Amino acid sequence: MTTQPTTYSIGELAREFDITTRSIRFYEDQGLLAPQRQGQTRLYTNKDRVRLKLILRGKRLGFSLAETKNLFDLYDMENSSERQLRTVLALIDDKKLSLKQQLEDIKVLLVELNNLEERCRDELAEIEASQAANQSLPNQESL
Amino acid sequence: MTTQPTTYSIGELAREFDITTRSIRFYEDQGLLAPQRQGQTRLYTNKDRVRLKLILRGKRLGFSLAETKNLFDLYDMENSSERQLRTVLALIDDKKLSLKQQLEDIKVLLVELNNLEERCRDELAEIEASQAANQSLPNQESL
DNA sequence: GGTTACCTTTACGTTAACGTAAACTTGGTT
DNA sequence: AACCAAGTTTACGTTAACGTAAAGGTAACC
Repeated sequence: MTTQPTTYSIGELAREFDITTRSIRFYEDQGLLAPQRQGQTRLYTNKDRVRLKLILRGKRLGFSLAETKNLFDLYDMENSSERQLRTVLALIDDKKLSLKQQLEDIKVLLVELNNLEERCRDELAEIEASQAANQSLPNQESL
Repeated sequence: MTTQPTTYSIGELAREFDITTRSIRFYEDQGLLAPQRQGQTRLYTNKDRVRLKLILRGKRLGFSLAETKNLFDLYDMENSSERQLRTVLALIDDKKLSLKQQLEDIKVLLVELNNLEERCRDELAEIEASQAANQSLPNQESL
């Protein structure tokens, strides 16, 4: 059982996720990451790596960094008063609603893309059919 | 059967979709809309309205305006050579892949949010339980 | 000891998607 | 005639999310 490395350099993470080191430092700047330091150099743990993965997932879903940070903060919250808990629950409900909307949007778009694809395939088939016809009826004013 | 209006003003659409007229004009500027004119004034048909709706759906999904325009161009394409059709099919496949990724992302996030919600509810229940306990055991060094 | 490969901070530049303000026209209303 | 609401163009401002360049530190390798 090969143990996975416990720490990563910024370059390793950048390569793994195909982003620039600049981006990773920027995420830190915005409070989304907080790696330890080895002197000056940043050292990323597995936890940091997971966070980065989550940031990128957020981006794929059209989240702003601020939104993702919000979700992180929700998740990290331990010290929670009743009032805080209630706001968190409300926020969660909001997110869930908009995510369900996104689910619907995506399903609809997928259907539409499938239709479009079919139309394209039909057109292609027509073109190829007419080409085949041209081959069986050769030299008919072709240049 | 009340017929829906055949044309809309820019203000009507802005109100309906809760965006600014500035945005609508900007979308036109970027080639996503092309309303007719009544003199200077823009006149939007039902088709235009649908387009606007699609633009907003795209935004919800994290699409850039350029991407949405791309999809529009795909859809509008009539005069299609074989080569064009093949590129379109490739693009469609790309989109479908990333949409399926988004679907997965969203499902996972929804599960995580549900977990978080449950944790919150549990904490809330604890708090309320302890409050109830405090009420049945009154004045115990409360200010 | 010089080069190479990464790492660092600082800071100015860039693109997308509008916001905002100015200055003007047009159609209806009092 | 005066006025208001809604439309128009033109143009500069703004924010997010990085890109890019400058100037420098450190560790390994030839």
